[in-house]
Formats: sequence, structure tokens, C-alpha cells
Amino acid sequence: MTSRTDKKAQRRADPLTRERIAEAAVELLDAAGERGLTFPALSERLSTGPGAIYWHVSDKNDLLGAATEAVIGAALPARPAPSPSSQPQPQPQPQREQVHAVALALYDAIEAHPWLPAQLAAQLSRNPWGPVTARIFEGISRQVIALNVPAHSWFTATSALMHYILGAAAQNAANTASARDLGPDVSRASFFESVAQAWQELDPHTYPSARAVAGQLGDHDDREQFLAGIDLILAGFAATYPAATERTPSATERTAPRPPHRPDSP
Amino acid sequence: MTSRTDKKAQRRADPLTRERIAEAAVELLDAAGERGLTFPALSERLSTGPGAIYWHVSDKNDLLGAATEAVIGAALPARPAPSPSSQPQPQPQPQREQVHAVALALYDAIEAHPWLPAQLAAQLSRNPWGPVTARIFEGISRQVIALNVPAHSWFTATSALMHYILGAAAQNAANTASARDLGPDVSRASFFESVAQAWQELDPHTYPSARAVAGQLGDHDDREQFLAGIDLILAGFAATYPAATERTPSATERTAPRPPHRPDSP
DNA sequence: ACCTGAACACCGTTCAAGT
DNA sequence: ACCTGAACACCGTTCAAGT
Repeated sequence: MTSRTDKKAQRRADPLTRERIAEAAVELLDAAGERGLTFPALSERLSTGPGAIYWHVSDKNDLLGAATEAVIGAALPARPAPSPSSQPQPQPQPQREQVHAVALALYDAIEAHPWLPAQLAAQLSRNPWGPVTARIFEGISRQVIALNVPAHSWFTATSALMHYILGAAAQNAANTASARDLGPDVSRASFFESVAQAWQELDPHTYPSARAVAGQLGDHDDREQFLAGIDLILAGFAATYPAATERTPSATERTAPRPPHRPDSP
Repeated sequence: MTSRTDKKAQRRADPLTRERIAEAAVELLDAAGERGLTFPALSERLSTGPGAIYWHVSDKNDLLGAATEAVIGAALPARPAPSPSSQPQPQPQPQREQVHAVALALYDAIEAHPWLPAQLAAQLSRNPWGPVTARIFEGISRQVIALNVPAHSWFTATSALMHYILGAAAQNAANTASARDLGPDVSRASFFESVAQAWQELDPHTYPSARAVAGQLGDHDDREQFLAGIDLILAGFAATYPAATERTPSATERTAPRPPHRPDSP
């Protein structure tokens, strides 16, 4: 009576693993935010007791870390540096677009998981150079290096891009969530309108600039705006490092395609 | 027997206010991080009961918000836009240095209060355009406007600067805290050495760039590095917006003082 | 209006006991 | 090695009662 494969209909739960736990934690976080993730709720979802979870996870912080890692790992899959291995592309993709791709991957992950920014901040302060940082850092520094930024500035350039990407994505996700909270049918435009209106009521003497900027909050496509910030920083690279890849025009001043000129070694 | 001013030696506590509560909360957070701030601990410090605190504060989130506002408000004091009102300076300060000043104010605040980044992230997602955002936004957008960035790009430019500043400062504060945790006498240099070593053990196939960058983590002054990132973004402004103030050289390529040329309206 | 402090609900964590 | 689930300590929040 060896029942190996055929009792799968009856098994309550395949054995717990850190990964399955992280997966369930992400689902709870997505459904109800950080306060949705509790050991009772997680135990029930995995039909087990809290003690079982503690066998695979040392701590609630560790649990949150595992969830964060899972999401970041899915957004920035580990892949070797050079070849996409399927279609041989001689000139694979313009550098600027590759940067955009990495940035958008993080942008989308954060929009899909609005609890992520706070967790990234928490994990950062707990373990500033842990696996989460390594993944994100790898994804972005690879682009920086490909852009021919000189070696002594890799860290600075990566930091500038990385923090802009994460911060702007966090702000965007917060906007989305806030608009949704105002009412299921509140458009982004009318959300921004209400923000602008609220800021108009700030003291004009101490908040002159914030009020001025708030006026033009709504009229933009969010992704476009996000990418414009990336291009702004890339323009800084090009202006600061002569060897860096051709000057990248900002999204707000779209020009004709640049020449395929790309110097190789400094 | 009117005892107004002379019974100050005997009074246990001046009446509670939101501000005094926030102050005490900041002290607890500074002393022991977020888990140091509990209602029992706060009540004891203010020699009162939890109910009294709930009269002034709606919630623990509200309490954390008040603490965050207090720290940001102290770091970026509200002041009218133009004149320092004491010494009349015809050409008050080079723009670039004014940006540095705002950036360093936030940098120092975050280093002094390592719990701040996580709280900023939490408050952001709770109320993305609340008073904390307004303060920071005002401080930075004022600089952006003074840099002659065109109006349609104020938001993008402010975002780029703001998120770099907050993110890089958060990373720095986390480094400081981690180095301290490793041992009271661990220098920053040897902390970075241990990080670089750990990253060298990452899989060379999936983390080639992170490993390459990690090598040069330690050899820099942190403030200098931080400001170099600012300059990188400012260079992006100058390159992207012809009307923007003179090109600002990066801290890593310090050149002779720029020409005082500054065009006025686009 | 503002404070007191006991009481309640709930959650993170542990641990002796099981398989 | 991995899981069970009751038990414990602790914290956020409430509320009837005070001034």
C-alpha cells in the first residue's frame, strides 16, 4: 500500500517551507496591509500552529524579511549579466531603455505591494547590506556600469538612481492607495485636485513653493513623470562623466533617436 | 497666598500637550528605537496614565506621526522665502550650497534619529501629502525654483532631489547604526570592509556588478559622497534645462569656481 | 475640558509534548 | 527533524469614574 503520488487529494498541506510561508505572508500583506499579517492569521491560512512557523522563521521581523525578499526576488529575477539566451540580439536594447525596464520593474512591484516601501526601510535599517539590498543594487549598478560611469563613481551613481526609483515609486503607490481609500471610483485626477486644493490652504508665507508646485500635480501621466526623473538623473551622469554613454534626453523633451555611438573603455 | 511662579519646584508635570507628548516620544524612540515607544513607557515618562495620552493623540500612528513631525519641523524650520533678516547679503549664498544646506539638514536629522526613515515611509503611505511631506517638499522645491528649473518640471526635479536625499541619508544612518551594533569601537572603515567581504561571497554569476561596486565601498567620506550625489542630480538639471543655473561640477571633480553667469527668464 | 487607572482584546513568542 | 497548541507576557485601546 505505498501511496506516494495518489494521496495528494487528501494531504492537508505540503510540508512547510520558508518559501511557502513567505508566499502566504505576501498574500496577507497584500490583502490587508501590515496589520493583516499576524501569526494567528498566518497559522490559519497554512492550517498549522504558530510554533510550526517559528521552526522556519526566527521572528516576525524575519517573516517580514522573507516576504520582502520574495517580492523583490520576483520583481528582479536573478539572471546572469550578458545574454538573454533566447533571441540573439546583436545590439540588444538601448541602454536608456534597459534602465527604464529595471526602474519600471520596481515601480510595478511597489504599486502591486504598497506595504513594500515601509518594509524596505525597515529591513534596510535592520540589515543595510542584506540580500534585499544586494538584489536591488545588482539590478541598478549593472546599468550604471553599462553606462560607462567611471568606476570611482559607481556607488554614487547607483545610489542616486536607486533612491530616486524607490522613493518615487513609494510616493506613487501611496497616491494610488490614498485615492482608492477616498472612494472606489475616485480618479487619480480628482485625487490630485483635492491635494492641490488642500495645499492651497497652507500658509502662503511659509509654504510658497509647495503651493506653487501643487498646482501642477495632476496633469501628467504617472509613469511618464517617473521616467522623466530617471532621465534627469541619466542626464546628470552624461554631463558629469565625459565617458558615459551619449546624453540621454529627458522624457519631457523627447528628441530624435540618438546616434549609436558608444565609446568602449575610458 | 498666590503661588504662581514659585511652585515650579513642586509641580509634577505641566499640563500635557501634543507637543510635550511628541517630545517625550522622540526621546523614547531615540533611546530604544520603535519598540522603545510604548504607551506604558510613555505614560511613565510623563507620569500619567495611557488614557491621558489618548486625549491628545488619537492613535499610536498619530503618536508616531507627531514625533515625526516634531523632528522634521526642527530640522527644516518654517521660514519665509527670501531674507535671512539679520545680515543683508546682496548675493546671499551660491545656489548649490543652499541645496547642500537643506540636504545636510535632513541628513543630520536622519543620522540623529535612525527610526526616522521607516516612519517617513509609514507616514507617507498613511497620508502621502500630509504636513511632513509639505515641509520637506517646501524646503526642496524652493531650491529647485531658485535653480531656474522650468515650471513644468518642478515636480520631477523636486522628486529626484528629495528621494535621493532621504534614501541616501537613510542608507547612511543604517550604516552608522549597524557599525555601532557590531561593537562600540568598530570603525566605519572596518564595517564597510566586512560588508565588502560578505558581498565577495555572493555568487559571481548572478551578482557580478554588486561585487564589483562593493569593493570600493569604504574609501570615501560619507558626507562628501552624499553631496556628490546631489551634484550629480544638479548636473542633470543643468544639462536638461538650458535656463537652469550654471552647470554645477560634481564634488568628485571639483573645478575652479564657475562664471557668475545666470540667465533670468526662459 | 482634561485626567485616572483598571479592564479587555489581541498578538508575539515560548515550550513541553508529540510524531 | 518537524509539528502541535496551550500558556504567558505584554501592549494598544477603551471606558466608567473622577476633578
